[in-house]
Amino acid sequence: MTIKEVAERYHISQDTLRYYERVKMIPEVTRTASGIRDYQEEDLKWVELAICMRSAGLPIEAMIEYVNLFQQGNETIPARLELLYNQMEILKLKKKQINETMNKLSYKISHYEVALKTGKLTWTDDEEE
Amino acid sequence: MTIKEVAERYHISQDTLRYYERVKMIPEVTRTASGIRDYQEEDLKWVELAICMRSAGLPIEAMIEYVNLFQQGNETIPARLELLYNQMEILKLKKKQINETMNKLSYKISHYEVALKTGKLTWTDDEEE
DNA sequence: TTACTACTTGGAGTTAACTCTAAGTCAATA
DNA sequence: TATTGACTTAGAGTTAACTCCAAGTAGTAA
Repeated sequence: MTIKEVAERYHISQDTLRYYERVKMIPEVTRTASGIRDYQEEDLKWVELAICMRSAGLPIEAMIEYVNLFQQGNETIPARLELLYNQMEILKLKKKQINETMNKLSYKISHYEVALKTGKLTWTDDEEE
Repeated sequence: MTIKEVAERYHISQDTLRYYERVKMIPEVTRTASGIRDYQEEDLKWVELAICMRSAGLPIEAMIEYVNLFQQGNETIPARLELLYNQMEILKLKKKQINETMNKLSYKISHYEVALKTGKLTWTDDEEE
């Protein structure tokens, strides 16, 4: 699979794909005899994981570390687990913060909706805007 | 309340507080006669909202637009509602992506945990790493 | 064989969100 | 009165994550 096809498939730019490889966020991609990238199933798995991590807002640095550990073999499994636990914690926190913000925005939305119907703003004393 | 106290209270730098004001992410903060910031309850509400939005990963630009609409008065309530709905949608999507990533990481974690116990990796054919 | 297109690399440029620096003001203490 | 420390501003610098560019090569169509 060419870089163009991969880029289209995952809605990501070719530049970004090359960038991910360059910074070692994914292992080196399989090449043709003349040095052109020819993504195999395994390469695609790494691309998917990278995109998945990034879409959740996890830093590239974490993914680089994970790939690095992976390439050192099975003795690094405990370290990889540790890394995965850490990222899970970060995601839990992110979710919590998103929920809090959603609650805050919902509150504002409901007040504005009432305001639109009644023509009056109805904030309580401790939450004027 | 001085900028120092506000910074300590919200675990945010004084520089960031000044920056938020400079880019108009919050309205101009109340000042003393000699021009020093003296945060009032209402100023703090805006700071809280700004921090809340940012902690959920929403762009500063959205907050700037919201403050801008607010300062134009009640006729902008429909526009503010629209903006809030948009940000809610963005947050829903973020949550979805986080959930997907958490599922993917959980899957890896469980496999690694089994591997640690049994000494063998147990990926199925379609998910080698 | 010439032209065209898609690929390659190294390196420079961009954007968002801070973060820091320098030079200056002001209130309070030694 | 001198100095200390917290504040002020404008503007420069930093970081993460891309994104673009220039110069070169490889494979295919006319």
